[in-house]
Amino acid sequence: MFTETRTLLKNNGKSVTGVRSAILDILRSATSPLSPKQILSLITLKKPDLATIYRNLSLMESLAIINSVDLGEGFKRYEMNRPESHKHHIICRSCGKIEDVEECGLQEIEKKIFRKIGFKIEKHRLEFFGVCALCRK
Amino acid sequence: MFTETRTLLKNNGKSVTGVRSAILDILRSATSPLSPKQILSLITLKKPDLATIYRNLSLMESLAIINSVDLGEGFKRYEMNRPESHKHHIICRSCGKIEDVEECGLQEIEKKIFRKIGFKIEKHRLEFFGVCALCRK
DNA sequence: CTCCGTGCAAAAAATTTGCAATAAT
DNA sequence: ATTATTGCAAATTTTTTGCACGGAG
Repeated sequence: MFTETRTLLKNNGKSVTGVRSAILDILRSATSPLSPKQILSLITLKKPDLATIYRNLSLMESLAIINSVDLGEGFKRYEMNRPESHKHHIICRSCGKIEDVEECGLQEIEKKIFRKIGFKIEKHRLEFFGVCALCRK
Repeated sequence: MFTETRTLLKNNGKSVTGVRSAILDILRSATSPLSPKQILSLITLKKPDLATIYRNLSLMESLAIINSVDLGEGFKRYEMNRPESHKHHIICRSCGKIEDVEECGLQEIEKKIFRKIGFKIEKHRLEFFGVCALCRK
């Protein structure tokens, strides 16, 4: 289990350290994207330095193991990159709740962009902002 | 001309000051979203304080006169809010060039989200990342 | 005269970096 | 042994805040 991320690290000459495992364990079990600080606070035994968290988040994002998410809060959040379940987020501006959106018909547009201007899209970011059902009442 | 933004400010008890006009003039003529620093550097006569720029950008974003754009650079950019020409951006990870995408078929998805979970979408953010035609060669 | 907007300085928050000590292969 | 990783401290960068002055209505 989880050999995928292990090999992803190894293949790039990176080792599977305690800090990296801890971060990945936390992100794997998270139900919404987490900030570096949140991740740190969830590491209970042998707390690493925040700088180490940042370094590893950058590294693992560049290896496409994780993704960064920007919800316009002034900091970044991170989540596992799961190509098999591509998704986006909806944020309630009233209560801050974050929900997932499983679909996005953006592949069509990306193809169109490529045909039109030759821009090869590698990834996209999409977030929805609004008011959730509960807060609307 | 431009009475729209004037009235938008006035209607909310805000005045059309020199700094606000300067920011809006710059954003209106910009071809891509600008950072607070860039905006400041483009104001030539009587440079305001950066803090004033920040305060006014926040204000005008909250009044939906302008929009913030996050291209994952560690800071925000701003552009005019033009509901009549809804658009998004493509950023080349090689040369940093920013191009516009005029369309996004997201209204369908937004309706679907509303029907499904009652989340009323007010706006969305969408950015594409990839490599432009020139850099691909 | 009162309130809003601004400049200035300082603070706060997020992120990055240098370097020496440590751990991994 | 050699190279990668971490902790720690400090620096950098972005953004926010407090307060007093100045100007518009």
